[in-house]
Amino acid sequence: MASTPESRDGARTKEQILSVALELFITKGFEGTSVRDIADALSITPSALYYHFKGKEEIATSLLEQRRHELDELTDWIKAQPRTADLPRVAAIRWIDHATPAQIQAMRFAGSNRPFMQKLGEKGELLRSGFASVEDALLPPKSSTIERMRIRMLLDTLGSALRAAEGTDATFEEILSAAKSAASSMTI
Amino acid sequence: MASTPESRDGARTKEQILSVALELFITKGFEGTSVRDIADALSITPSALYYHFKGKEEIATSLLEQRRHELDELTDWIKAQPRTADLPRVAAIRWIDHATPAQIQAMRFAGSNRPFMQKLGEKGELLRSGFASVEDALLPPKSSTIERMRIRMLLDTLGSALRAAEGTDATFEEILSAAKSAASSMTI
DNA sequence: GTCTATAGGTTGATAGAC
DNA sequence: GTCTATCAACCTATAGAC
Repeated sequence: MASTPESRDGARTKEQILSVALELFITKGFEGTSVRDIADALSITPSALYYHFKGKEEIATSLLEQRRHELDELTDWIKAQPRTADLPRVAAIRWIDHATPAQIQAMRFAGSNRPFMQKLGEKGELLRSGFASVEDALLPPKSSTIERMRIRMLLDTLGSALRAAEGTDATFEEILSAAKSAASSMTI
Repeated sequence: MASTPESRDGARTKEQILSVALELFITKGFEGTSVRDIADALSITPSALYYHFKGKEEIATSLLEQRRHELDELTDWIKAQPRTADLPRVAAIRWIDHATPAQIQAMRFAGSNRPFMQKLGEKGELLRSGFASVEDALLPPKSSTIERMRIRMLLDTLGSALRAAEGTDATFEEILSAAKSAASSMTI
């Protein structure tokens, strides 16, 4: 309790803002969520948000940046492995096994905002398109479109399970389990 | 050529409007696409659109309505089958085998606009949430969350292949093939 | 760190002429 | 059917007081 900066009515820290914004971006979409929506949910005014973030887009990119190192870690791990035919599947399962609730929420965000994610991918090398570096690490130099698709589908198994769980009472564990089974069995 | 109503510069028929709107909704998202964007792409003014449609949302729902009967057909087919354990997979493969480019585009739309689709599902029994009726037809009366997820993931295999094909030069056939392989092998 | 006030732009949609 | 003209509502973002 000691170090929590604020405990009053409205939530205030950057983390609290990000948490509320993430929830709204998932349910209403990035474009469908106004800065006012976020501020209202926090019981503050929009202006207060601009003290913490340069703009609405920076809130979203911060959200993604938080998860960036987990993708980097996976990429590094992949690069350290001997390249076997089954490496993509093993990597996908590793990704699922290491998934945290925070990662799950970020994936929900990405899944709910495909046009926005693509726009980000186009204009920023900094962030790249999320899984792009993982994908590249898994792809042999000269790979076919089919091979790329296979890898993407394997990596997206968790995303599929997430979509399948929408509106149900599926637990975190059930989602991971469903994703893992799918990744384990999937062939192209 | 004879019966095409208009061949001048701007596109005009309802179908042409829907086609242009669909493309924009896929790439920029429903909320990220303004009525002006659509009108501009057609070289007409926004007002002209309101002669054909009551509003922006009706353009989107018309798009989905066009594909409604294909889902109804699948639902009917499922109901006419003996209920075997593998029926969900067989239905998913049938769905993939019968997919047309128009259906693919509609699926892209749905995949790019999850928050919008969910909003529609909440407020309209008329249209229901797309695959909901198919899903219900496949589900035994008392089914577990896991069973529901399995069915959704099977039905969403085509959607997964579509996402995996984004930005690649994958052909229509390659996408269907990838989806089919995944549906054929997937277990939960 | 949050507020009030407000700027400047865009949005979805309508009225009415042609 | 499409246009011009226009609207009220909403948007993101800023300036400056507290």
